[in-house]
Amino acid sequence: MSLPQDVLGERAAGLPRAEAEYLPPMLATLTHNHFSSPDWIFERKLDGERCLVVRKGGKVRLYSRNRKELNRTYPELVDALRAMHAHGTPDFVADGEVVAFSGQVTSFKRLQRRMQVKDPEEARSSRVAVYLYLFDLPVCDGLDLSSLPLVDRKKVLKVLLEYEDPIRYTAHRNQEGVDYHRQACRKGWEGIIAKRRDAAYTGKRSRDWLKFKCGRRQEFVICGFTEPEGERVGFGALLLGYYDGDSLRYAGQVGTGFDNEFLRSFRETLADIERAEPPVESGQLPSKGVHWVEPEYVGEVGFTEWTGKGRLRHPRFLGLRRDKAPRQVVREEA
DNA sequence: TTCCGACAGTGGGGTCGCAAT
DNA sequence: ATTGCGACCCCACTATCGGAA
Repeated sequence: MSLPQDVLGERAAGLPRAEAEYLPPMLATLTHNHFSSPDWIFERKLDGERCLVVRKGGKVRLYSRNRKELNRTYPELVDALRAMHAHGTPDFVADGEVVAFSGQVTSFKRLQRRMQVKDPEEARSSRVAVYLYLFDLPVCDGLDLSSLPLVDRKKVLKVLLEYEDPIRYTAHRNQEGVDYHRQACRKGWEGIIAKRRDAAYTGKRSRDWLKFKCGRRQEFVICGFTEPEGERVGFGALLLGYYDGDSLRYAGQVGTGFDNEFLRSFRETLADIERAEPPVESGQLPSKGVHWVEPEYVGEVGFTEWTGKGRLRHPRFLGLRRDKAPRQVVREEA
C-alpha cells in the first residue's frame, strides 16, 4: 500500500509509476480579472525563490526554477527535509518556495543576498532565516500524481510530513478569491495565486494557475530616455523622476508596456525637448546611451514595490497622463 | 475565421564574480 | 582600485506564428 493510496483510496488507483527526479515546475499566468469560484482555491503569493525538492533514497536535492542545484545555498533546508518525520520514508518530488520574512511579509529584498551564497558554512551562519513553503506534490512513493486533481495532491502533501520550521505547508482558502485578494493587499502581501481545484501538474505555464497581484501605480515625470538596442525602435526605456520639494529625484527606468507605434512617435516628441544636463538631482544616474529631456511629460507606471535604493521593481508603462502637472508628481507611500 | 499558447526579444532592479581597465 | 559585463534571481510586456476551437 502506497501513501497516496492510503490517503486517497480508490482515487489513487491506476496511477502510472514515476521515479523521483527533477521535472520542470508549473508556472502561473498573470491576470487582472479577479474572481471568486467554488472551482478554485487561493494561496498566498510568496515572494521568494522557487524550489523543487527531490527526495530519493534518503537523499535530498533542491533545484531552482532553471534546474540549478540549491543544496549549498540552503543546507539547513536540506537537513530539515532529511530529518523530518515522514509517514514511511517515501521518495517524492515536492514543489515550493524559499522565503525570508520582514515582519509578517515575505521579503525578496531580504532573501536576495542569501540567494547568492554558495558556501554551506557561510549559509548556515547567515542571519537571514529562510523557510520553505511546500504547495504541490507531483510524485510520491513511486507514483506519478501529476494527473490527479490539485486538491488531492495537496491532501497527500499535507499528511506526508510532520511540518516543523523551517519547512511549512502552504494553506489555501476555498472559493473567496476576491475577498482574499483584498485582504492580501491590505496586509502588504504581493498578491495571491488562484489555482483550479482539479488542475493537473503540467510543468509549464498554464492558465490553471493565475496570479492576482497587489499592484502599485502612480505617476512619474519623464526625465529622459535611452537608445533602443537590437530590433527595438524609438527608444529603449524612459527615465523617471518625482518631486521632493523643489528637487526632482530619480526613480529608475521603465522599458516595457509600449507598442511600436508609441515607441516611434514618442521618440519624436521627446527629441524636441532634449537637454544636455539631467533635470534630476545628481547621484547614481545611468549614463550609457542616455538622453535627458525637459521634465514636461507625466506617465503612469505600474510596479510591485520600491527597492532599497529608491528604484521601481518590475516597472511597466501604463500610459501618458495629460491631466497632471509635472510639479504635482510626488512619491506616494502605501 | 478567430482565438490562444508558446516562443523570442526587449526592457526593469539587485547581487555576485571575474576580467579588463 | 575601479569599472564593466554576464549570469543568476525576481519579473512585464509586445510581436509573431501555428494549431486549436
